[in-house]
Parts: sequence; structure tokens; C-alpha cells
Amino acid sequence: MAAQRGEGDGVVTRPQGTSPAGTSPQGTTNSEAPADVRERARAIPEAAVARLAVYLRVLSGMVEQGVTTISSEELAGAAGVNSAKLRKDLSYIGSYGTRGVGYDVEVLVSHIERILGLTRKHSVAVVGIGNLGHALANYGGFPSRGFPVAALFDIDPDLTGVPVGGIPVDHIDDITTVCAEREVSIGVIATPPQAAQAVCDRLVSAGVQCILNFAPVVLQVPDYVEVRKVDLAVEMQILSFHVARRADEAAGDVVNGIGVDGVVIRP
Amino acid sequence: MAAQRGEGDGVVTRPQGTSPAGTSPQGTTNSEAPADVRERARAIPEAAVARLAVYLRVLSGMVEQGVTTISSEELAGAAGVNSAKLRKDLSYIGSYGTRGVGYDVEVLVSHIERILGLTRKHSVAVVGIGNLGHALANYGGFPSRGFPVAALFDIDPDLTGVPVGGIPVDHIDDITTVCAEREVSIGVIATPPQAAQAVCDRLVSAGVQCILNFAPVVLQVPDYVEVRKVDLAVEMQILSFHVARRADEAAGDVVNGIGVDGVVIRP
DNA sequence: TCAACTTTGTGCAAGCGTTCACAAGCGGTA
DNA sequence: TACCGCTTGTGAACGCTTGCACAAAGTTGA
Ligand SMILES: NC(=O)c1ccc[n+]([C@@H]2O[C@H](COP(=O)([O-])OP(=O)(O)OC[C@H]3O[C@@H](n4cnc5c(N)ncnc54)[C@H](O)[C@@H]3O)[C@@H](O)[C@H]2O)c1
Ligand SMILES: NC(=O)c1ccc[n+]([C@@H]2O[C@H](COP(=O)([O-])OP(=O)(O)OC[C@H]3O[C@@H](n4cnc5c(N)ncnc54)[C@H](O)[C@@H]3O)[C@@H](O)[C@H]2O)c1
Repeated sequence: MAAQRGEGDGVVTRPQGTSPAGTSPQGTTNSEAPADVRERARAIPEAAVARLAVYLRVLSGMVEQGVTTISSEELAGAAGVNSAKLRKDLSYIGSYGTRGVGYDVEVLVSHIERILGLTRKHSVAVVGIGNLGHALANYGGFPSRGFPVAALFDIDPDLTGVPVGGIPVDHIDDITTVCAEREVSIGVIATPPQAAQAVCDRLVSAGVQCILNFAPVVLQVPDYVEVRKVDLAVEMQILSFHVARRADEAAGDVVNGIGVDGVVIRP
Repeated sequence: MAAQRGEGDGVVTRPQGTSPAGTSPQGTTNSEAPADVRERARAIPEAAVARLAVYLRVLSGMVEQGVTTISSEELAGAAGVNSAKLRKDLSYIGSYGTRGVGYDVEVLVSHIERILGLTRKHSVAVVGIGNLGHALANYGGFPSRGFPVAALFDIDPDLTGVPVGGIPVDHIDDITTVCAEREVSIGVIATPPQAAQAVCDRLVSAGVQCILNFAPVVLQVPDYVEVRKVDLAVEMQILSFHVARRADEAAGDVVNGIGVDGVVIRP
């Protein structure tokens, strides 16, 4: 079973856990034209991929503001990273900058989109149309970024046929046919935790190979399926850890009566 | 400004970006009793903290099932990690296992809770009671894990006073007084992206030092504030990247007519 | 054309995090 | 008590990620 990644791995983490759990044994390929692109894509570190998505969002904003050129320093500032890291990240996808000038925003956007596979459409299915499922189905941020929500599923017969965010809910039992019909490539699990593994299994047998899981459970999937998880309780607990650590530090400083300079708990 | 961590960095996380951007200069503390606990807490890698939260969830399930003792191998399986990693993670918080036997589930639970700071209560405020905010306010998983939702805020006057999930929504202008009154320690941002930085600034001046951000923006905060972000579009794009990579590999293999054995795209 | 200046792309070293592998320690058994 | 089998805890090696620092490569202006 493949390990799943997410948040802090923050993360998160990712996240966060980042070993590319044997998606495939390295087949020595040696075709001519697309080979370098493939090799390159394969070589991009997971951490860099996550940041590329962030750069893409920032750059899209820049395009809308009419910015045509940007330096690594500026982009790094806007994305909240070190500029050396940014340049290294961009170097994984090729050399598209101009020394002395910076990067052409549109060129960069199109190359990042290419690397992230955003030139294809990725239809999304949401399973579990409860509180969270409703929010996801209504969320405009998915379709606008190339991830149209194409199907909704629930086990509750009262929901079947009811349109949410413009799409009628299908019964979970129809998952295989509907997913095939609408070419769903990403499944989102928003069911109660008890149902998550079963739903996951059904998604996998329906041919879905990418899963985003909101249920607080560790899903078991075959190696060829990619799972990412979003676990809000875990996020909260990481924040809690930092609160505790900071409180302990403060307590220690008070005990010592030292009052370490530079530490500002609340300025 | 502190960098913010989240997802995958995954693995996330990171999850992902994981450098402890100078929350404080290392003050050399040397008090006696609690010093080792503090030193230890400080030394736990972020990635390990995220996993400890997962172990805790799994262990809580075990307690309910009446399991009293568990080996690293079993727990690792249930948490989806390698058993060596699990043991190392647990070693960061101390030596509470019994060689030849395993770990006492309840002992482990209480120590992880202590390290994660879950012995204190962490009140949560949600800002932006729209689609997502409603789901979060109604989510039972927060209070049940020691994160009571104590306040809700929105800018929409029509929402003010309306109870959501049992708590009446307050106007964003009252954020400082209400947060102080209810001792809010974690702020959750679920507003549109345009409003996120302003909301973040208000949370920070209200004394909130931990922020969980759902808006797709990079927040700028002072060093002493801890930000974690949940960015669903980024998660989707990471999944998309893997689809693309896999498709490229498959294409390459087909071009070569090799058909690398062991690669199962869809079994 | 040339020099001064700006910014990219990257080799390299240091720092983390993961994994291996095994000694140390514990419980059970004869 | 002495032995055996099992499981923990961790030193050490490895590999990924980060950040520095600088040569290479471009622009601008004279
Ligand atoms: N609400 C939140 O803000 C939030 C936050 C974080 C995580 N989560 C997690 O997301 C999941 C959903 O949360 P929610 O608050 O929307 O719960 P919910 O109870 O409101 O909704 C769950 C939905 O799933 C459906 N369902 C149940 N079993 C199913 C099955 N086998 N197949 C298909 N559908 C099924 C139910 O009919 C219901 O409509 C939970 O696992 C929860 O822990 C929720
Ligand atoms: N809905 C989702 O499933 C989803 C998923 C991922 C990310 N997000 C992100 O979460 C955020 C919220 O999404 P949503 O779908 O709930 O949006 P929404 O429009 O339904 O809700 C936003 C709410 O924020 C309130 N608001 C606006 N400005 C405010 C301010 N200055 N102070 C306080 N409140 C303010 C609005 O009145 C509204 O109630 C967005 O940034 C979105 O990108 C949403």
C-alpha cells in the first residue's frame, strides 16, 4: 500500500512525508523528443511541486495586474520563500529567465501549467455531500483552476437527484458508471470516517487514481493510487504544539528570571 | 515575516516547507526540572509532530476498542508509516515502551497529548461564515478533540447575531474584544482571498498567534505568529502533476514499445 | 565597443529527515 | 538461574532540501 502525503508534510505536511512510494519500477526509457521533459518531470522534488503551484497562483495574479516581467526576488517575496529556493525550483522546469531582467510572467505561467499537467482537464468527483461536501461542490475555486466538479455522490437517497452547485447528486452505487462516463480523474472523500475506506475502495475500482481525503483516517490503497489528505484536526494540533512550546519557553525564561532578549511573545 | 507551512509539504506537507523561520533566537535556558521537556519539545522535527498527531488519532481509536498494548509494527501499519520512523518519532518524546512487549496505549496517548499541548484548551475563532465557514462551525471534530469553537465572525450585517452550530456570529469589528473575552488562541480564516490579509492583521492585533488559513493567499505575519495553510487548489495541482508524470511515463513506454513490466496503470 | 550593473542558474556544503540494522532490555520458560 | 525470542531505542549512513555564493549572461548607457 502506498503511503499518503498531505499538509505539513505541512507539512504539511506538509507537508511532510515525501518518499515517492514506488509508483513504478524505473523503466529505462530512451525515446528522443519527450524524454527530457519526462526525465525532468520525474526529477522534480515533491516539495518543489507544491511550491510551483503557489508560484503559479501568484503569477496568475500578476498577469491580471498587467505585470509582464518579474525578478526572482520579487516573486519570492510574493510567494513567501527565499529567492535562491525559487530560482532552484524554476530551474527544475527549465531555463526560462533572462539574466539581468527576470522572468516573463506569461512564459513562466505556461511552463508551470505544462509541468503540473494543467493543460489537460481533470474532472473531480466529490463523495459525501454533507456540510463539507456542500461547501466543496459550491466552491468556485476548483472549476476556475481547471478542476471542474463533474459528479457528486452520496448514500442518502433523499439527496439523490438534488442539484448542489448546479450538479445533481448521484447515488454512491452508480459511482463506477458515472465516473467512467464523465472521465473523473480525481476523487474527493468528504464522508464520515467510518465510510471513508469503503468509498475509497469504490473510487479505486471505478478507476480513479488520485484521491483527496478529508476524513480523518489513514486510507489503504494500491501503490498506483495517489492519496493526499487534508486533516484539520492534525493542523490544529500542530498549532497547539507550537503554542505549548512557546509557553514552555516563556515559563522557563521566567523561572530563570533571565528574560532572553529578542524573544517577543506579544510585542 | 515568518514563512507559512502547510499541506504537503507536504506533505505535505509539508509538507513541504519546513524551516523553522526564526520564531525566536535560541535563548540558552538552563533551569533544572522542566528544562529537558522543553529542550525535547523544541527538538522535535515538524514532520514528526504532524505524525504524532496521526498516531494519537489511531491510538485513541485503539483505546475505544479496548486495546491496551501495541507494538511499533502494528501501530506503524495502522498509521501508514514505516515502523522505524514510528519508533524514532516516539523516541523524541521519551522512552515509554517496553522491549519485548510494545507500548501501553494509554500511556502513549497521554504523553503525546502532553507534548502536543492538548492538556490545555485551545479556543478557536472562525472568520468568514460563508460556505466553508458554515461547514467548519458545524464540524464536530474540533470540539471533540479539544478545540472548542468559541467565536464566529463575518462582515455581513445580515449574519451578525445568527447562530451557526450553536454560536452566534459576531461582527468582524468586535474581533478584538470578543477574542480577548473568550481567550481565543487559534484563528481560522475562511473569507474570500481579498479580505484574508486584512482579517489576518486584525486577528494578530487581537492577540491571536496561531492561524489556519483557507484562503489561497500568502499571508504576511510577524515572526512570532504561526501560520498554517490549507490550499485545496494546490493539493489538486499536486495530484494533477502525478497524473501527468504517470501519463508521460506511459506514453514514453508505449513509444518505445517496451511496456516496462510491473507498471500497472490500471490493473 | 566597452564597462558597469543587474539578475539568472547552479556547484557545493550544511542541515534535516528517513531508513537500516543491531545492541540492549524485557518477559516467559525450563 | 540461564536461556530464548521478541521488541524497543538509537547510532550511523544515506538521500533529499535548503541556502550561499558566484560565474555566466544578459541589459543599459556612454
Ligand atoms: N465539516 C467540516 O468542516 C469538516 C472539516 C474537516 C474534516 N471533515 C471531515 O469530512 C467528512 C465529512 O464531514 P461533514 O461535516 O460534511 O459530515 P456530514 O455528516 O455533514 O456529511 C457526510 C455525508 O456523507 C454521506 N455519506 C455517509 N456514508 C456514505 C457513503 N458510504 N457513501 C457516500 N456518502 C456517504 C452522508 O449521507 C452525509 O451526507 C468527515 O469525515 C469529517 O471528519 C469535515
Ligand atoms: N468553499 C470551499 O469549499 C472552499 C475550499 C477551499 C478554499 N476555500 C476558500 O475559503 C474561503 C471562503 O470560501 P467560501 O466558499 O466559504 O466563500 P463564501 O463567499 O461563501 O464566504 C465568504 C464569507 O466571508 C465573509 N467576509 C467577506 N469579507 C470579510 C471580512 N473582511 N471579514 C469577515 N468576513 C468577511 C463574507 O460575508 C462571506 O460570508 C475563500 O478564500 C475560498 O477560496 C473555500
